[in-house]
Amino acid sequence: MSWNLADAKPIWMQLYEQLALRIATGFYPLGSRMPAVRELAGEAGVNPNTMQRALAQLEADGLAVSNRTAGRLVTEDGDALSRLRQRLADGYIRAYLTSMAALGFSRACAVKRLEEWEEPTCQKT
Amino acid sequence: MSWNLADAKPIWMQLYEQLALRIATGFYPLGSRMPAVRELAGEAGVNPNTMQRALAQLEADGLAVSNRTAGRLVTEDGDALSRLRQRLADGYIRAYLTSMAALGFSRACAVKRLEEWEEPTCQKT
Amino acid sequence: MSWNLADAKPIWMQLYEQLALRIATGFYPLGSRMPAVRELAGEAGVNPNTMQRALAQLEADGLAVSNRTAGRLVTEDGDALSRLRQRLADGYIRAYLTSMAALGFSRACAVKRLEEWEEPTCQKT
Amino acid sequence: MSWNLADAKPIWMQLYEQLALRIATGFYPLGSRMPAVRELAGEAGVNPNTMQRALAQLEADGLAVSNRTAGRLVTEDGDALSRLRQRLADGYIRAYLTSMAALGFSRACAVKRLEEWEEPTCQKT
DNA sequence: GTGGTCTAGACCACT
DNA sequence: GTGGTCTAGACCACC
Repeated sequence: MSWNLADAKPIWMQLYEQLALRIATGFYPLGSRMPAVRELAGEAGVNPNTMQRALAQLEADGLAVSNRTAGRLVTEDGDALSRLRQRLADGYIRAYLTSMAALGFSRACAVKRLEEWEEPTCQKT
Repeated sequence: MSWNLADAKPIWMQLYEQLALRIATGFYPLGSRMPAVRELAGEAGVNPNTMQRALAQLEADGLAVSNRTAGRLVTEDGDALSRLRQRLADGYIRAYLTSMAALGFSRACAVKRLEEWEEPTCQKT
Repeated sequence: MSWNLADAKPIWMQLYEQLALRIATGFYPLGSRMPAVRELAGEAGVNPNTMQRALAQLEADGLAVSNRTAGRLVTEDGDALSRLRQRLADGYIRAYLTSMAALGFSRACAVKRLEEWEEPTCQKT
Repeated sequence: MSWNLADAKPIWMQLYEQLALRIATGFYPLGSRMPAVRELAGEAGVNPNTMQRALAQLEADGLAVSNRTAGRLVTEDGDALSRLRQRLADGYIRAYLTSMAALGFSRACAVKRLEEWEEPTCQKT
């Protein structure tokens, strides 16, 4: 067993995930114009090059296209969006099952606890 | 919407979570003797004071007790263990539901996808 | 008709093509260790970051894999090599046909001239 | 093996090739009047002197003649045109064979692949 | 102002 | 010494 301290994920990859999430959730709607690189970088407090690295990955995955001079647009490909959402959901599911398995819960048990789980009411901390 | 870049969680808290997980999973069995502070700190590559802070939190939660002479022992209280496992499982469940909700999946849908999910077979890269 | 003066291809892409060609021709054999980033950059007379950009693309295309600390290896995947050679050959074929078409030669004529072409013997300039 | 980065071809030579191609393809018909130097230079975005150098080479090759009074005319010599087309075609053929040879394809194989090549249909990106 | 590229130089983890 | 990341700052082409 090892000590997973820091995330160790490169910043550009974290930015990429955030951007992908924003597309997946419709915060940046399909076909809409994304903010300028320098603006995004300013918001996130990182160097423009780092943000550009994230956006390049976004483009490599077909989630955005850049018009050299007219800014960058979110893809209009609905299938790409579907695949993205599928990918993210899969990741969440695996993370949940893995964490529960580490606690010794079988998959069936993990499902059962999820079904029976009730939003705690006014619970502190 | 904000940019959650690095976790920014204090290191001692991350260490505390790791230690709690080790107890919850039985890596450190109930009533067993835990490694010395300096040893743990050495493993994790952190300052002994930082590890001490994590262990103090562990004691505050009733998950460990320190005998000045006999080192530090994992609690023998089975209920505390149960509560810990419950707390962790709850956290995982909430994280899962929150993430799926952000993607627009209702709770019922989140449960359904979890049930129907199949481990991908022979996936490359 | 426009003036295609400079190639305008980014340097990193030209480097990528050169590296791919070296792999395709066996100059860097399958599974062999590639020179260090800084060494390649020095040879090519470019900034190490630029060479790294090219190598990252090489890796994204599955033509090389990097062992974080132990250097970078050419892929051992023979299929990837085949696909690369196919891609390059296709490019050459298209370039040839396009050029000949610009001169008014039909495809059949382009093939015919290629078949009948004889290496000039001792021709000057 | 060396790094052929930028073409490094002098600009005037690139301009010369473009002009020759325009004559070879009939874009500037035999015997027709060519645009003025300044106009051509303006189109290409280069210094008139540079364009002049290209045109001088064109004249040296007998592809154009300049009348002090009547501007510059494309040659009326059909043979010169034939030779030009032959030279260009030869260059394309050699380039193709050389490239294929570098990939390890024999000349016979290069011809065969060209014959069997099919325009990819409905290719995306 | 936009995206993109390139350089120079630093830092990190790993071995 | 290795690959990788990050920053800071500059330049270019396009509109």
